[in-house]
Amino acid sequence: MRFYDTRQAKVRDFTPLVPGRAGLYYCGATVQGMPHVGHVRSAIAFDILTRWLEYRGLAVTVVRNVTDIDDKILEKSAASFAEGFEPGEHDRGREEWFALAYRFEQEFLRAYDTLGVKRPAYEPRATGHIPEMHELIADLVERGHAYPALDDSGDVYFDVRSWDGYGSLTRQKVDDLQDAPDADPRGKRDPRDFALWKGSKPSDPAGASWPSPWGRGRPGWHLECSAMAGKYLGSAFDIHGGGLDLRFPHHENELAQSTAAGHDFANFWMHNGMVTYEGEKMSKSIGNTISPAEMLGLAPARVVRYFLGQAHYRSQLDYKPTSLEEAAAAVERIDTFVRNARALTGHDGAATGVPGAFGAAMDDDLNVPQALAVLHETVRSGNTALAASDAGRAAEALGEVLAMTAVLGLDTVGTAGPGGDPAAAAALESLVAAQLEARAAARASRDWAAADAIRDSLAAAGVVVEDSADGARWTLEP
RNA sequence: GGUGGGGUGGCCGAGAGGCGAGGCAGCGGCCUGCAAAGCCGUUUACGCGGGUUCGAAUCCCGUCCCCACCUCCA
Repeated sequence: MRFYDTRQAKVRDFTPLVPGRAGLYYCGATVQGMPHVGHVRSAIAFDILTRWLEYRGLAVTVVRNVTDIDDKILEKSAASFAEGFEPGEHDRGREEWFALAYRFEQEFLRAYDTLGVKRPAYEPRATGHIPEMHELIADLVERGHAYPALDDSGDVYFDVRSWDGYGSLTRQKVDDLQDAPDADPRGKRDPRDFALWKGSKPSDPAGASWPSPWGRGRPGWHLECSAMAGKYLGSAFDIHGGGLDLRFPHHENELAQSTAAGHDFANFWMHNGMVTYEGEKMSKSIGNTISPAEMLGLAPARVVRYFLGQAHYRSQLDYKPTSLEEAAAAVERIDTFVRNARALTGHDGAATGVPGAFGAAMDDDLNVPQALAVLHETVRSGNTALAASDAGRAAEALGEVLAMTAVLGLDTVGTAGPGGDPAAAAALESLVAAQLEARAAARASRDWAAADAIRDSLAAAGVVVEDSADGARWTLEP
């Protein structure tokens, strides 16, 4: 397998640090609001990576953080207590910061689950790892790479100029960075120094601070990932992932902290591309956003999953109003084959193995678009076998298709089915079967009007009938 | 100003020196009682200008344009 490593800016061979195992850490969300498609795209990209590593026989430990404390969470909570606050669809009045964070954390989990993102081995929360952060800060102070703020804010900063490797992830020099006009020195030695620990302010809620050797306060954003990745995956681990926009400063800072504290940290850095809306980055200020919930209102979960996973993970993924319809057509083509192959072969089939070309595409930096081409080619040849009533070849293609859809995560994602009630499903099955028998009889006596009337009445009820050489098939209209 | 990634047929989207990936849409055909599904076909697509080469979307030079990050961001 070869993956693109942001740090070395090239595709290189992936060799697990420990044979047979892989540790993957990828950045989850700051749970300060509802998930948006970007979060979900990222999760799907790393879910596909996980599934592929597992398919190749590795035992993968996935850790995805939950940032449950930060400025915005505190601000939103504070605002909810303010005079004249108006609750919205996703905003509640008088909501404590921890309640707000937890509520949105669950919304994220729901979105991930709906779209078939496998749950990580663990999802550590920042607030649960304060002692680990303190240890890391103490190491950095001791090694001369961190210092308490020169004013009495209680902040502790990472000393960017003390670490030669600073900027190595994104190949930038400290002096070339654009000056942030709003940079508030706040007792920093250099404006680029970033907070490892933030001294608590009088305005902060009492519960939002913890004691530390440097005074009461709360974690800086970047520190948690270093602390938690280290705790669960070790001083050195295989892959660190996240969105492209996290490269700088977030991941650059993580890398600096961890390596300056003496850890090897991630062997590979992988970043997924942004989601755009008709060419522009989705952003709340422009108003060109579409939420996962909205997408799920427009198409079944597997169609949304297909859309968000179909492009190469490093490419920008552009959403436009027709995107989901196109994805739906492609998914329908795959599903129709699976359905028809099951009908002809008389059994559900089981995932066998992926075709060699599919594996080669995935091994090459997860080339999903090319892998999808193999999937569709397999579907086509399977359809040809179906048309020839060649059950053997159809079963073979079915096994491959199921293996490929499992890797892409399309296997477990919900489809619109007859519903959860088995008794109702059985009743429907038998009613439709009776209608199809009557129609078959009408067709046998060449009474096309009667046959079409039955088909029309079923269609009106949402039951789509298709004739084939092996008899009529029916499905519920999605 | 710095760093990284791009410009491919009506649309999406791979490829990276030599048989036009794949999907979607359209058109034509086959199959079908009709339909649906499916199958087959659909004849210079590679931002622009030069160059290297027997041969370039792929390499080189120049040029134009787009996006992301440098501030919280998946």
